[in-house]
This record gives sequence, structure tokens and C-alpha cells, in this order.
Amino acid sequence: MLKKERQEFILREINLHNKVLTSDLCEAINVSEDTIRRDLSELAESGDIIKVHGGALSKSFHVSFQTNGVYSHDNKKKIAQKAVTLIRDGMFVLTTGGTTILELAKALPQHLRATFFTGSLPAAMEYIHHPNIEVIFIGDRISKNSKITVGGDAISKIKQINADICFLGINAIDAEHGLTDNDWDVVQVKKAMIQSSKKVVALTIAEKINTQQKLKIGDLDVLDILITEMGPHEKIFDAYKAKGVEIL
Amino acid sequence: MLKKERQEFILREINLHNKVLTSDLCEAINVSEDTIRRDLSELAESGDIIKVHGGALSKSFHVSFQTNGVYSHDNKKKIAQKAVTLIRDGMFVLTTGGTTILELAKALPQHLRATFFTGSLPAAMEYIHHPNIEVIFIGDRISKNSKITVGGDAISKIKQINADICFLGINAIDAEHGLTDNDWDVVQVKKAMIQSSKKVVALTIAEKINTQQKLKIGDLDVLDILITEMGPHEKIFDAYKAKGVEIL
DNA sequence: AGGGTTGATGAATGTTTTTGCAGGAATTTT
DNA sequence: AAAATTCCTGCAAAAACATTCATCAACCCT
Repeated sequence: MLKKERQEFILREINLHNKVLTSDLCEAINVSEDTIRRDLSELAESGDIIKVHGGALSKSFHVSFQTNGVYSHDNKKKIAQKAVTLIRDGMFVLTTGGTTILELAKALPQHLRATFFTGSLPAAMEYIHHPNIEVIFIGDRISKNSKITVGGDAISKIKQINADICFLGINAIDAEHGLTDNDWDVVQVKKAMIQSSKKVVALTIAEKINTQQKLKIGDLDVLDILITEMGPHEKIFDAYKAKGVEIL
Repeated sequence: MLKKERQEFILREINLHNKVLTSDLCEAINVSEDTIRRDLSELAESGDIIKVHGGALSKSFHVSFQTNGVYSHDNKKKIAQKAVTLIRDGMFVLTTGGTTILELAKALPQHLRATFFTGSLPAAMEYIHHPNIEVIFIGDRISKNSKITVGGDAISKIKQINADICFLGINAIDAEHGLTDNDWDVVQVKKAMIQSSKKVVALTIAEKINTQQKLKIGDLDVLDILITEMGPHEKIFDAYKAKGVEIL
């Protein structure tokens, strides 16, 4: 097999599987590891692949993370844009924390006049920048991980609220396992918020769709609307629609 | 699985869920905990994540306050330095908001183990950066001017507290008129805090000494200690000492 | 045709990287 | 204070790597 031929084979293999192992290649092509290594070096040199210890990765695989701090920032903005359309003047709104909710806070129109309840420090900091929004903070112990208030006192306060709409920034959602999270205290708070709202809206980037975590918040039937950055007609949403969730 | 591949996976997981546990990862990827730890260290080294005991956190979730540019910043730092010496392990501490209190928050030693109660959003954001400090937030309506919670609910919560020490960032103090302020709601909160503490400490830059505002918080006899950036033996303090206030 | 050059390959050798493990220190939880 | 986790350090084995060298085929030039 010719050198050029071999390298094309390697490229094809990488684009197919996003990665190759040196050992796999040398077995497949039946040449020494050194030869494969030389090939990979050349391909990496000309910028077609990314060489790593043990093999190589496709360039598209390494889509540089961390654009400007917040992961998937643009997508979250898009989600926030959709979410604000659900809020009307005079509403009582309950929100959790999380970076997606923060984007929602930033996207609130200046003229909107509403009352926001939250236990998230960062979210509250955003809300108070808006001239016509009244902010009620739910107090109690602050969880350092999530920067929201947790605990019995917070939950009993939440239960006294009767909100029009609740925005949940969620960590994982799955058609079968419903809404899940990884922090027990946070789960309790989210449960309470769901109970205290007429309408429940979940915000999440599409990447979290069909993932799950260890602790359950609730089944899909507690959810009224799901908002992601994708259009509402994607196939991935079929299972959710079937369970009565509206996709926005 | 290649090392780089693994690290991309970890990054993804963190950005998705804001945190990961070492144990979860090593189960998911099926490598030893040491390997995961090494990966986390490297990712932390290059600044992509924040490593903590037991796992790692997303970077975008960890934002600190910028206080450079605050008026009389150096003086406030000096005040904070003096104030922290009053706090002991195990204490229950009640604080207001304000830039001076923010400096106090930043000056807290890492090893200090105490419980802080506050209704100030910025102060709470600072406190939660400290590893051994428990933060209890006093909830209610948030005043946009002062960024602290005000209202009857907050006050009744404060009255349930029995704190060892209370730090007041104050707006005006005068030997004759005592402590004064200019926001009715804030005054109510400060009054309640004073009532709920064994010891009351006022922090202020010397500039505010011998000034007054429209609304009264209390006479000088509610005050135990007054801290400014100046030394305790200045003449200006004589009137305060005469009324039983200790100067630090 | 024949000697010289070039490029590709595989083998030999020593180095570096990666990984898991043992143990003791540090930290967290009970 | 005790128990349980988690962490760090050093170590060792395996895998992967870089470097050098020898071989061989293809090519080029008189």
C-alpha cells in the first residue's frame, strides 16, 4: 500500500470515528507502528488532524470550548429570548438559578412590570437591575455549589407563593426518567417551586436532552413547556410531546 | 480511551452540569480515581475548571466581585482588617450591606469557621466564596438602591436570630444624634439587627464621623465598637468614648 | 549499465508518557 | 474523637514515542 493511499485511509477513518488508535491502524493496514506514527505526524503537521498520545483526533472533535466564560452562551441567549415571551405584565414569576436563567434575566424587556421570586443570588443580582421588576428573595441557608437558598425555611416560604409561572433551569431531562438533578437540597427546592406554580417551564440547552442524573425532581407530567435553542419540530422532541409537554 | 478524549468528556460533563464528582467520572469512564484526579488537575492548571475536594466545578459559575474603583477603597480595607479580628470560630455574625462590609467579607481568613446572616446580595456573594463559612440569607423584598432585603418578613426573621456580633456599615454617625440613615426600610432592618445581637460594631470611613442624616437608627449607647481607618486615639473620638463606645 | 542519490520502511535503542497501586497525609463526615 | 473519603507522593510497569541506523527499492545521471 502506498504512502498516500495509507494516509487517505487514515483520514477517512478519523472523520468516520472522530478518533483513531495507532495500534488499530497498524493492525488494519499491516505496517509498523513507526510508519503510522510518521503518517500521523505528517497529517498533523499539515493541520488535518490532531495528534495525541496513542493516536489522533478529528479536528472537528476539538471544537474549542469556553467561548467567553459561559458554556454554550449563544444557545442560552436564544432560549432566553423564547422564554421572555411567556411573561406578561403583572405576573408573579418564580425562578431557580443557573446560567440559563441568568440569560433570561438579562433578556427581560425594560418595560416589563412583574414580580420575581427567586432564591438564586446571581439571578437576583440581575433582576434588580431592571427598573420595573420587583424582586422577592427567598431566604435560608445558601448552598455554595449552586448559589441558591436551600432548606426547610426556603421551602415553606415557596409553598406560600402562588405563582403564575415558574422557570426551571434544569440539569438533565429524559423522557423516561423525567427531570433529574444531582443535589438533594436543590431538588427539594425545585419540587416546591413546581408545586407553587400554575405553569412550569423548563429551560435547557439541547445537549442536556435525554440525559439523566442521580436524583429525581419529577416526571414529565409536571412540566408544561420545554424550551431549548432548537426548533420545536425536531424529532428528538417526539417522546416529550407524546407525554403532553409543549415544545417552544 | 485516549487521554485527550477523556478530558474533553470531563469538560463537557462539567459545563453541562456545573459540577462533577471524581467517583462518578471514574465509574463512567472506567479508569482509576488517580487518573481522573490527574486529569482534573491538568484541566484546572490550564484554567478550564475549578478543582475542589471530591471533584470539580464549572468556571463560569465562580465569579467574584470587583471592588477596585470603590470610593476610599484603601481605607475600607484597613477597616476590614481591624474588624475581622473581632470574629472568632463558631460565632454567629449578622451583617448589613455596603462597600465596607464587602471588604470585610474579602478580608475574612480562610480558616475561619462561622455562620453569617445577611440580607445583602453582594455581601452574600462574597461570603459564599469562603470555604468554612455558612451563609444564611434573610429573604424578603429586595431594595434596589441598597441591594439588601427589606420588609416585615425580613425583620421578623432577624428577630429570631440571636447573634454574637453585628457589623453595621453605616452612613452617618454623630455624637449627639447617634446613628442615622436615609432609607426608611433600611433603617428598620438595621434596628432589628441591633436588637438581635449581643455586640454591635459600626464600620465607617472617618469622613462620615460627625455627620447626620434624616432618619434615626439609634443612639450611641446601642453601639459597642466603632471602627474607622484612623487610630483610636484621635481627638475626634473623645465624644464617642465619653458615651461608652470603644474605638478600634 | 552502473554508481550515486533519494525516500520509504522497519528494526534497535533509549526516553517519555501514561497509568495504577501502595502508603501515609489531609480532609470531610459521623 | 473516630471512621471514612479523598488526596498526594513516589514508584514501577507497560505503552507509546523519538532517534538513529540499516535496508531496499525507485529514480536519476552520466
